[in-house]
Amino acid sequence: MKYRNLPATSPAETEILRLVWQQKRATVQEVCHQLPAARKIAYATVQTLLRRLEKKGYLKHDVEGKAHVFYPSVEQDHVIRRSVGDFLDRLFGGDPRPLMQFLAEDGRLEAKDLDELRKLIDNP
Amino acid sequence: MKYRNLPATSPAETEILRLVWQQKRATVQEVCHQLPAARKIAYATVQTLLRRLEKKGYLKHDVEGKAHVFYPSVEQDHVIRRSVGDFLDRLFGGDPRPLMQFLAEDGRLEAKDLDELRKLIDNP
DNA sequence: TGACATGTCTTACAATTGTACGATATTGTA
DNA sequence: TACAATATCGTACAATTGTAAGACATGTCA
Repeated sequence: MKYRNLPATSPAETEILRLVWQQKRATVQEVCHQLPAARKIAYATVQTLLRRLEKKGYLKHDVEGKAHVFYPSVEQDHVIRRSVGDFLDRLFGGDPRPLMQFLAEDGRLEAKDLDELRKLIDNP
Repeated sequence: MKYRNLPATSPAETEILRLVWQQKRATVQEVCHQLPAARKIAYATVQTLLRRLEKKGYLKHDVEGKAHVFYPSVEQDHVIRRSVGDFLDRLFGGDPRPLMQFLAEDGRLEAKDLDELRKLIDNP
């Protein structure tokens, strides 16, 4: 896939897009339910975000009954690659090492995660 | 340090802030010079970004001759922690593992970087 | 078949962001 | 001391973002 000219997703959009990935396909309702309780945000707002994501080319939707069911039209991996790349550029001038280091030292990762990671690294 | 109420930095601001860190202290000029050649952006724009960063509380400045010399007023680590946390929340629902995995598999990291990382993981 | 519940669409709007011009101030130097 | 070079400041402005209310449509069930 080429995915030319995809405008970047805003933070709020990214947050919503992730929830659609998570559920493969989702209505506005379903996305709303998936939001963490702490995240107070109106139904209409989620709707707007989904619409904008579709306009930007990240989602499509089918009509089912009266609801719209949204689903990704761009590979998740592509979006991640781009987002991470962008983030890395801004915060670390593109160098992934400080980010790795930060994650490794931060304590956010459990011991077993580090084991997993070790395997990942050791593999070809 | 507490750093209460620090408004988040925008992407462009983050990019500039990083360059100030890199140089410890820097004038508008110096930041401009530090920008990658590909990044065309007017002196005045950099100035605005620095001004906004100061207003938000991330920078302070001394006056030296006629120039303002900007320097960080918030620990780099704090900013990184916050930015990474934010990014992780949006793109991965807060789970650092997929990001780690992405970085490890992505090929952006060289073999020797992975060695470093291994040491990092193995250490207490 | 009519009302209710549930959806979507249109529209809005303030805040933030990215970008930069032009006016004005400062300073070292001829 | 007047000029050229260099700075900053105030201001601007369009685009994007985050947020949502209200109008209108539609499927469902009594």
